[in-house]
Amino acid sequence: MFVSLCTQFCSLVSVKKTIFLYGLALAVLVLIMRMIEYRFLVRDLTLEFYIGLVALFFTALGIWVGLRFTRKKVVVIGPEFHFNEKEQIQRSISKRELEVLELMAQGLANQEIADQLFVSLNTVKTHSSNLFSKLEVSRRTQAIQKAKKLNLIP
Amino acid sequence: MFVSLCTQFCSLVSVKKTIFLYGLALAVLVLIMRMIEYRFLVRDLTLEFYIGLVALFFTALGIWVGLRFTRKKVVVIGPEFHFNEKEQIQRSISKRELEVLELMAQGLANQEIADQLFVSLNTVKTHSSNLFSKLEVSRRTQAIQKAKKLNLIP
DNA sequence: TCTCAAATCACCCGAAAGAATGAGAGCGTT
DNA sequence: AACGCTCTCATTCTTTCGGGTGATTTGAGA
Repeated sequence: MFVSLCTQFCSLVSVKKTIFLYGLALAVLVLIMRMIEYRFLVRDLTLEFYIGLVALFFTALGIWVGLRFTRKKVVVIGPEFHFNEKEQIQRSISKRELEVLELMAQGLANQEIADQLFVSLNTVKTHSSNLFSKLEVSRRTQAIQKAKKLNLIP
Repeated sequence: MFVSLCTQFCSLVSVKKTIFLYGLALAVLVLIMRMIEYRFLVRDLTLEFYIGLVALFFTALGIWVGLRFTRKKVVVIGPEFHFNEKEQIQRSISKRELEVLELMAQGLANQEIADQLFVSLNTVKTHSSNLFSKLEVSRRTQAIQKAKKLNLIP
């Protein structure tokens, strides 16, 4: 909350132009009002109309100014990960192979992957070997990079 | 941009109360203006004053409404990374070793690290070896985990 | 000047990774 | 039942990688 207020304050400081334009708009509007007032001589009957008009205009202006100060706060968090199932099917990569791939991407050794999946070390080696040929790579690091490129892992 | 607009629209739909209050405030203000107007009979001389007052009030209202719609957009991104220099000094970890550590955390192999730092593979090995003893670990994966824990790398 | 830490590199060895091959169990489809 | 696919495991062999030790050069500081 405090940080938010500080940010708004900083924005306020750096937008002298906006304040100037705001005052200018106010003056111009008043001028226009006066001109209209003298031209049609309907001052008494439509005072509420004038006031409503001014209110509407300056509400819109206020909303615009308010949005302007906070627009920069809309922050985009990194791109979301969408699994590329098409690529998985095209390369006929099985579920188990994907599991091995994910653990491999976490920097785990084959033995650790084997322990985590409750299978033999040789099984992990077989999976990774098949994975390498399906991804057309030869080493695990290349496999990880290519898998990330193909949106198979985050 | 499109998403932003949609969000604002959704917010608009869900704030009927705000719109109602807005209209109410407008009516009340007009009423007050009229009362003041009839009480002091100074309509002609201070029209600009009235208009300015209305403008100011509704600008403030507009800013408030604008802020209200965007306040929810302030998103907090994950915890920021603050490098733990104290830990680095205590363990007497050199700059070069830190560089190796960062690249190691990116999953790069020793040869790739060597290529990136324009040094020999053996040099990288020496650095990483010293790093391991300073971090009291024996393998690179452990080193990465511990370094993250000690805020030496993001 | 001497000292020490940092950075660099070479050599050696064991562990891990990867390739190639074979094979058996389970499961769904034809 | 026969077939195909996945998952599983084993064995052998080669290559790569990781880690340790020792050594040299350089620059900053006591």
